This record gives sequence, structure tokens and C-alpha cells, in this order.
Amino acid sequence: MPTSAHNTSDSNAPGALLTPSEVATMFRVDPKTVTRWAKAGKISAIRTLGGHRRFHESEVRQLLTGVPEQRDPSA
Amino acid sequence: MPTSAHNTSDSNAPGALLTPSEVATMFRVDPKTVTRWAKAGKISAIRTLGGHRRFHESEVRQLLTGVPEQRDPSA
DNA sequence: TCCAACTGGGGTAATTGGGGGG
DNA sequence: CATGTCCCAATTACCCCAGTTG
Repeated sequence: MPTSAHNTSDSNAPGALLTPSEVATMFRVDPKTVTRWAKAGKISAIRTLGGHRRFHESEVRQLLTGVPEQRDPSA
Repeated sequence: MPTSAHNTSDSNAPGALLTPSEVATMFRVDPKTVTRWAKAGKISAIRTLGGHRRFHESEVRQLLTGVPEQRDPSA
């Protein structure tokens, strides 16, 4: 996961994917912790053909915004 | 990622976050006290998916700089 | 193909959260 | 009222090595 100037992390891309390290940096946690969240189902993740995880940037942002859980308002 | 995978000290990052113990050390108080400040709304904090708190480094720095809000002198 | 960096998995120490009492 | 310390349970961080990434 390159941190170069022209890396693939385009915040504008709607379907942008982030690596575990990227998400870890955003939450100020260890990459292994992000993996643990994925295993616990707390965050959705897709796998590469080799088994590595990739996370949706939009979802990560929402979690960071402060929306831990969603309640049905009509309930 | 260039050389550093996940650096623990990303003070240059705009959205840098600090752990409770980090803030506690900066203020020379107990981590529990920092938690109380967060509960009292005296300092904004975001939570990890596991419930742990992370504080904005910029906000902490401003508080340390000595720019406290006007205390209620109406007493 | 080779290579440097990142990732996954397991296991163990340290930190954190929450309540209660001083 | 605010802070520091006690308890325990949960979460997180760092260690190893082998495999994937680009």
C-alpha cells in the first residue's frame, strides 16, 4: 500500500478500496486489529485471490464519522 | 507504503489520533481522567470498533497550548 | 524470476473500558 | 466536584513465520 503522490487511494472514487494498513492508520490502530474487526463482522471486506483483505473506503469513513450502529427509526 | 508501514507517530497527518495514555502523558494525568473528560464532553473523541477511544491530536495540542474557554466567572 | 513491503494466522503481554470506593 | 486507585472483562499491540502483493 503505497503512500506515494500518485497512489491508487483516490478519495473521489466511489468504490475505492483500502488496505488493512490504510484503515489501521485512519483509526490509529494496528493492522491486525482491522483484520480482527473483519473477522468479527464489524466491517465488511472483500478478499483478493490470495486471501488478503480490502475494505470499502466509504464504509470506513462512515465508521470514523461516528456511526457505530444503525437503529431502525421506524421501530 | 514507502518505508514505514504504520508509524505510531504521525504528527503530520491532519487527522492524527492519539490513544488515551498518550493524552494522559501529555497532560500529566491518569488515563482514567482523560476518559472522564471525554465522557463529560470536555474533549471530543471517536471510538474504535472495539469501543476504545481515540483523540484528535490537533485538539489535544490546542488544549495544551493554553487556549481554554472562558471559565464561568459568573459565580 | 527476484525482491522489498504488506498480509494472514496464532499466541502472549499491555492498554482500555466500566463500576465502585477513597 | 475532580482526580487517583482498586477490581475484572474486553480490546488492542507486538512477537514469530510463511504466503501474497506489485
